[in-house]
Amino acid sequence: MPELPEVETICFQLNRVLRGLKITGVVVLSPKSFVGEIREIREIRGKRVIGVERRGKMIIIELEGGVCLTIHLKLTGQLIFREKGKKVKRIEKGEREKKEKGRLAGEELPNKYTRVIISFDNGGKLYFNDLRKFGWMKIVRDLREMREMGEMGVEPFDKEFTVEYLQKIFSRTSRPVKIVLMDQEKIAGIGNIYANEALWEAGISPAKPARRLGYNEITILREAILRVLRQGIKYGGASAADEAYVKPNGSPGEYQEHFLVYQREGQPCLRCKTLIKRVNLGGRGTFYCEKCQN
DNA sequence: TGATATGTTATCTT
DNA sequence: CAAGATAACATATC
Repeated sequence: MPELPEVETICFQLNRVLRGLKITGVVVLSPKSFVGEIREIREIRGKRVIGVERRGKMIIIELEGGVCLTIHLKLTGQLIFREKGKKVKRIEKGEREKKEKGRLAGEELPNKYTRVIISFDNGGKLYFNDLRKFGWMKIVRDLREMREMGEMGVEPFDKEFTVEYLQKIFSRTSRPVKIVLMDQEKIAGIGNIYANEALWEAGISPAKPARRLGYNEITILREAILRVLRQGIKYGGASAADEAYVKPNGSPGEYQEHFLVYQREGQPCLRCKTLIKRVNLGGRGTFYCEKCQN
């Protein structure tokens, strides 16, 4: 489930390997994963990569002439870049396979979840893998025309992400604060992991109606959000249990080793030792400490 | 085998 | 009508 820190990590790595390369070919193995007509591929073939950027959880590969290849990984999407002729490490049965279970580090590509392959003029290939096919890739001539872009909320690292902004969006609803944090039309990029983490950090109950949060609580929550997102980026994102996320070089992130509450059900709270609870909020697994989150 | 998990969008309800 | 709730999507895992 790539969220802001995971997507940021992916963009950072893709920028290093793709910038300046020319697209030589695109192969769509799963039409569902490529939105639009296959013939639109000619709009990007032969174009060089200017850069790769992120908006919310969306990845934007900007090409010459202002054309963009936009990608949303949704739940199980991966973007893996392989240089030409790079030897593939075979996974031996046993330990290694167990350790990398569900991940693709060292695996041969394409595999059965590869949906689109993009080739570049240096012989490298970018593989878009997506087990559940919820993710998509599409060619966009003008980002402003993209509905998904227009509906996207404030970026947590932008200057508009102020206590006053949060106060404004919280005051209008009594939905649980966690649901509001994950609402992409309000704040872009926060998903289940970082919403859980930030609320624990801030000592606020995920179920608390948003409009009940006071100014001080909102200030603390805002700082907690920024802190956990920065931590996520610092550790290259979270490759939690049962998650597909890996970096473009195929290696997993490390933030899962620093989880404060996420997936810590039944384990002692890191602050007060009370056992962490798990409930279902808005259809999403929600982890919290009932003693120190109110 | 059937429930569960998961982000976003479509669709139904209030 | 709009906000909110819920179903749908795909498929591996338990």
